[in-house]
Amino acid sequence: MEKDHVDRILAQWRTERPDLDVEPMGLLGRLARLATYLGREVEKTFLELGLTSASFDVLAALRRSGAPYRLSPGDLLATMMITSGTMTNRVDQLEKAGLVARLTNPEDRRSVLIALKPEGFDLVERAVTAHVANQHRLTAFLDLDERAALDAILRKYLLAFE
Amino acid sequence: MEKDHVDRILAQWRTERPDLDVEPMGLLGRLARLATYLGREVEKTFLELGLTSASFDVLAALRRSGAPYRLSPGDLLATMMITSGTMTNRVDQLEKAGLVARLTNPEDRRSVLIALKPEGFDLVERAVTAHVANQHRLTAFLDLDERAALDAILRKYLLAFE
DNA sequence: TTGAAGTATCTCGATTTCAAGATAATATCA
DNA sequence: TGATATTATCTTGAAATCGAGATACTTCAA
Repeated sequence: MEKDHVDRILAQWRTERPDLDVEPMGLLGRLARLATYLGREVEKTFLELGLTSASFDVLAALRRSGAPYRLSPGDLLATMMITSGTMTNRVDQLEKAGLVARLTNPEDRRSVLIALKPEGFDLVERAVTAHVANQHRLTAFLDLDERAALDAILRKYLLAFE
Repeated sequence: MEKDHVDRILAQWRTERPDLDVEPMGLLGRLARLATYLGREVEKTFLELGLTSASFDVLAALRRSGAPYRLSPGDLLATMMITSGTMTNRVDQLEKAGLVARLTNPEDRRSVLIALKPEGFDLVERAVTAHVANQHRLTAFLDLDERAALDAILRKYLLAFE
């Protein structure tokens, strides 16, 4: 088995701290590093369209919610692992860019509806097409059976947290 | 198979954009979410010791490098996925906290040696012990064979990027 | 009806990170 | 030797995020 960056870290710990069983550090370290690499690759695709992963996430949540492409900040928050202050900032940016609009919610005036504007719709249509193509490229490093096995294990693991 | 958060996203896309094959989004979405959850759990352990993952990473790299526990910023950078400006900031914080010291490198005056002080050594000893125990807890959500399979696939996947 | 509790969003200040470029020292080689 | 390229670190300004708390509206119950 070819040694990777994480193997070298584990070997150092085993020399310096032989009292510790550092096995789990291998799995968790690889997961973290891989997520970072993949995240950067994903980001590149959005950058070409003038978006970021953060802004895409918001536009995508609106788009896939279906017509009339309107959700409250709270609805949007529920699908993302960010705070309400971060969502306010993201919507501010998208509003400034003319991609979404804040509408008053007639049914609850504490609330607000974030509406995808036609410009935002068109952009996210192109972005998601490019993004999915990029995701195909990024998962092609694994064979079909490896992807299936990985996905099944990740699903189980994720269930421990959600 | 129990439905998770990512399944709901995929179902929405399949309705709204049936032209797209969104399979890879499941795997990549789960990986990203899981990495975020795990990262937050890891962070908690460090917080109890007055550290962050960021500061621990630097102290840990120095500790596991072995005596005399000195590395240049460049050496440290090589093991972490951050920029040089970020490293300068991290070392500044650790220096201010009295955990490391910047020494001039007699062999190359462009360079600097970051030295682990006794206070930093003691702290990182306690931190890595707690961190590894926490990592055992966090990997125990999977069975032994699942951990082995996951680690093997992650290793292969990571090799595509390093 | 009214006061208290709950909910939805936004504000504020601090922190972390990055990209680009500045600074200073060393290496290369004509 | 001297000019140029390379290397190592730091500086700067901008951006994203967070936690805590403020604000405004709604719900509930007496």
